[in-house]
Amino acid sequence: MKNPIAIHWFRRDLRMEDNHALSRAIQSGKPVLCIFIFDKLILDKLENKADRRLTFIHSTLEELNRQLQSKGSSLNTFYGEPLDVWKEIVSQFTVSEVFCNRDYEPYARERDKTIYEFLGSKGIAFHGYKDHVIFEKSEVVKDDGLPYTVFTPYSKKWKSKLHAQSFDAFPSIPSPEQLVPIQKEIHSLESMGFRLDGFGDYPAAQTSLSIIQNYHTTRDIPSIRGTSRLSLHLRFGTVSIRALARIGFSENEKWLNELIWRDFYQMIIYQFPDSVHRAFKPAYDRIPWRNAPHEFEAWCEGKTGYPIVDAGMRELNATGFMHNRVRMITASFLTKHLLIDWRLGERYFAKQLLDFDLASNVGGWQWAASSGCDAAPYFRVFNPALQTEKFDKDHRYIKQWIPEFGTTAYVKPIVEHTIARDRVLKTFKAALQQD
DNA sequence: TTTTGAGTTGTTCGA
DNA sequence: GTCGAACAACTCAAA
Repeated sequence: MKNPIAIHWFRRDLRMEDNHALSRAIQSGKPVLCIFIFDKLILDKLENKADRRLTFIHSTLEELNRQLQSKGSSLNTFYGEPLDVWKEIVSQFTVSEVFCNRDYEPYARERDKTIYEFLGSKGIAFHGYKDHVIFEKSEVVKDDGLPYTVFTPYSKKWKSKLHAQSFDAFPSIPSPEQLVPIQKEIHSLESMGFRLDGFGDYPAAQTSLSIIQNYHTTRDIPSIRGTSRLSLHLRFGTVSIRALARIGFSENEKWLNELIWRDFYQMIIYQFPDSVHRAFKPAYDRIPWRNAPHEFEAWCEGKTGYPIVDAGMRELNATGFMHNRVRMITASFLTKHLLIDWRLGERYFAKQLLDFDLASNVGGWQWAASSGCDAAPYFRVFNPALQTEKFDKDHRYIKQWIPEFGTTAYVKPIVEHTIARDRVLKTFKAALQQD
């Protein structure tokens, strides 16, 4: 019988440095095998065969594989349903322990429970660690032990709990003798029915200090690079949240707050998994959404006739990214001006956003629809013209994405602002007044 | 248990 | 142009 090994299962922690579970796997003293599973259940749902996120994951895995190959090992990739893959793995290897970092999304928790039970039935330990957030689950709760649903007191408690050790990096670059000596190539996209997305230009996994330092003054202007563009890397764990929190703590509290919002929504999705599908405030599920298909289509394509909205949607469609200020404007427009269910907008963003993160996306959409925790009051309806005046006065952003802006070729507004505003206020008021 | 102050990102109206 | 109030009460968190 071969020596038992430990396995590190990469999921949304695609980096070697400062990786909590990987560090623990190395500390186990057993030879470590690094694996990644292309989850068929997830891939089968992707409509685009040249998916940008899958391309990003794939290129990141190739880099991880190069790093491991330089040490005489490799990243072992698998393709299939996770439980089937794990059955295959334990038949191939003598495994004594499996290490991974926790994922708080409902699907991931269900998956991990299944794997935990399967591995347990084989006498294999399955260890989960906190890596994706600074504080998780019930680490930041009210004095009565219940979870917060309001951000500001949550953030105060979060900050009061902060210790230097929260930022400490986990030593986790393995040496060759700590790895299982197997050399393999990773699965090709083609072998799974996909192909490379041609775009290939991803924001770097680092940002400039000056962007973080000036964040509070420039973050709302979509035509300039005032945000850190790290969301993609936080999504897939190609940067360490601890490293970023350390920078935020020392450089800019406003920017640190954004990381706390991320922890907050990760906590909310863990504590209230139903909020993925249902309004956090139940009364808001009584709203009679209009859901006009041709209006939804116009919004998706950036053809509403409201330049700031259309510019945002076109940026999203072209690049897989949208500036945060414009995410709020487009979300407000869909839910309030067009009275289209926030879930439809949430699903469209989920499909298009390179940095898509379920917890933050649902949180943001419910905030815009006024149905979420700590959401904007329902009578707060963004006025696209005023938002443009405030944040894109010279139309630099709009012109960047709408070449026909200002010409007769540009579409007429899909709905008149004052009429839409009155309509949504009446509709929400009536729905929320019911008993 | 009761009370009190507060609550990401806004808009409109009228003085 | 500028400013404060209204928008709608309600729920949350903490004392």
